Amino acid sequence: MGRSPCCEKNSVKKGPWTSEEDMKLIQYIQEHGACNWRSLPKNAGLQRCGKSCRLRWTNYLRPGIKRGRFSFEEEETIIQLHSVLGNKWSAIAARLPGRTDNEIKNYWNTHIRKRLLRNGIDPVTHAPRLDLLDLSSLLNLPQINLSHLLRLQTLLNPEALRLAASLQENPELLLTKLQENQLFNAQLQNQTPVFQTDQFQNTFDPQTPLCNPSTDVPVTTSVSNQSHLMQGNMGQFSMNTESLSGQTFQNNLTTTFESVPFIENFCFGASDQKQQDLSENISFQSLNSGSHSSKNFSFDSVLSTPLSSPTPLNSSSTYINGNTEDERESYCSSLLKFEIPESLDFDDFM
DNA sequence: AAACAGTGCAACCGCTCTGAC
DNA sequence: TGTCAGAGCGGTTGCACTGTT
Repeated sequence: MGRSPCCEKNSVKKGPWTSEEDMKLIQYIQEHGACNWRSLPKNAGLQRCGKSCRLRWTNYLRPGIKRGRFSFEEEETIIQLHSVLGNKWSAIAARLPGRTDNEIKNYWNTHIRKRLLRNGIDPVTHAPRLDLLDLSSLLNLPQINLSHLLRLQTLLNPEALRLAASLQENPELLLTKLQENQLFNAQLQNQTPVFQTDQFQNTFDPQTPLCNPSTDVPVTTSVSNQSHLMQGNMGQFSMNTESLSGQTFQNNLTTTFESVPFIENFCFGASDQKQQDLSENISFQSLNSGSHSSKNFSFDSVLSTPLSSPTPLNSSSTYINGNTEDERESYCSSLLKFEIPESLDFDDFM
């Protein structure tokens, strides 16, 4: 014996609620309270399903419901709580006064989820995902658009941006330089294999996307390796922060990709010790990094989630409190913002 | 200006879980 | 222990709005 339906399907009205229906529901609940949803529609004179009445009340008519855009604080809270609670929308909503689980769920699916994906962060695990990072859009730019770069620079290593620009303008020259750099590095490290010209062309063809988001299959070997590095248990890794003149393109991309975990940490807050560690390691991204330096640190500490070390909500509230979509999109990584000189010359480093 | 595609959001559906009886 | 109502969730739909062609 199954459960009796909550209402007569053929006698209930569906679709958007009218103001008249809203008034009837509000008036009834104010007089009798929000109880016995099954009998409420009939008693209130509504041709609605009890469940529909309950949802309408809890999601839109209930006093204290906050409408309008989500603030940055709310958005950050949602991301933090989601990293801990998962899709427990009601639990998340309980910590966001005036917001409903349905509203948060919709906002997550339509805004936050897409934004995390664009920033190369898995919305399920909140871990950086190289295969989600849309680097192909950068390398496929028909021409270098500075405003585009200024937006992307919050996420990417400026040195890689300059490389991408040069790759667009003069792939042949870049190839030559990279081969020179490869030889230079091989001499320095006495262990780096020299790659073949055709191999490199295949790998960094500006018309070839670095990763295929639809299949999660990285196109290039080097990116694939980094993808494995970025996902899961990464353990120790070495970061080579040589200046551009003595650095292979692959190393530069490595530096770029490995900067992504910092975003996660800044997004979700970091302990004082982690912040210190980060501040030590973030200097490698300086545009003027001219010295040869190498740092080792653990990805585990960088990627640890609030699960094991709860951090106060809104702990990283130093983002710019703007209102535009672009500002929202970049706020996570705004702490990684680097200045691009107005007189930036992409040919400088060549 | 019109057609079309993309996007955001309110609302719904079907199902599961939980607690009261 | 079984039934029922409420609550919660993931997924989906339909419509209005906006941007693009």
